[in-house]
Amino acid sequence: MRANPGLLQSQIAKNHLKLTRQRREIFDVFAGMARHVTAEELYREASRKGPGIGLSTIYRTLNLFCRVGLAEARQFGDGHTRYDPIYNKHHHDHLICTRCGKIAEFENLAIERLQETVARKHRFVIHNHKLELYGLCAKCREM
Amino acid sequence: MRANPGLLQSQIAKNHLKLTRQRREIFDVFAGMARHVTAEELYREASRKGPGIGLSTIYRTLNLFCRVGLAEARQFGDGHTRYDPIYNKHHHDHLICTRCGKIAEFENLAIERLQETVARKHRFVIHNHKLELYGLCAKCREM
DNA sequence: CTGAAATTGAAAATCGTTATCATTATCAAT
DNA sequence: ATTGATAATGATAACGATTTTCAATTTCAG
Repeated sequence: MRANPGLLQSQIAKNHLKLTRQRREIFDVFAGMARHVTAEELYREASRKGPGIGLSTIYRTLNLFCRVGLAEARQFGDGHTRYDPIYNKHHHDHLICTRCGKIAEFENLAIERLQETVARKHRFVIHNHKLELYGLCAKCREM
Repeated sequence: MRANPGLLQSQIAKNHLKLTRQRREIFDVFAGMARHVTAEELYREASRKGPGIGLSTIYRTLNLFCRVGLAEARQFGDGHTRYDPIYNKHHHDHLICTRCGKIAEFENLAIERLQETVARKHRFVIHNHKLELYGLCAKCREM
């Protein structure tokens, strides 16, 4: 899962921002890591290679990615904001193991259609949604 | 929506806790307020009547309510934990207007059934879930 | 090339929430 | 009822994730 440098560049340009060494590096590391990373995790990973990037810049850049549509922020309730790349990727929801913290992804069109029905009934228009299922994964259930 | 004092009492006793003036008052205020309140909101409301209760006690008691099954904590992403009474009340999910903050509730059995199907496929057992639909309510859509 | 404007990093500030700890209240056993 | 062990309270300090500040640096349009 290599980063597509053109994508960052175009989103940066489109929003009249500047393309810096740090933004490029963060984008690369971000694209190369597992999903649902925290700012802290990304910071450590980025620090392992190269001269290091300030933690504030990690936070700023992750927020920027969200603003320009390259990432999404999520809160699973453990006090850490987690970031998810959304380019080249369908929307997806989450299954979270409350014991080991494992996160599985899924998408289910039938559920999404029913959500639309619910929204219509309440005269809402949905822009996005979050569905999180909390429980135990197969491995943790056996222990 | 008056509080049922017996419910608090039985949950407190069942868990070998003590029934204090503060817990009774917080329970009353909590039951009398709108849903999805923050600790701060409850604190202000509780302070308006009577001698006042420390903010730490509000937090502690709200967490206690969650532990003994009288309340549920939710995070809608605005940096505040919101608490919801769950006694005498079905599980429900939320529609949140991102403009005016209005929160509508719904429940949908068909969606819940599909969630179980998804979980089974991933060999998870669901203990609880969160479904939040973000968008615009009818009123905000017209503006 | 140049310089205005954006970005960075280190440190300090924020802010919701939790821990500390001396004091007070509760309740089971007498 | 009275005790006394134990739990709960409240004021304050601590915490931890995130944001802001601001001087120094970097980018990029002209």
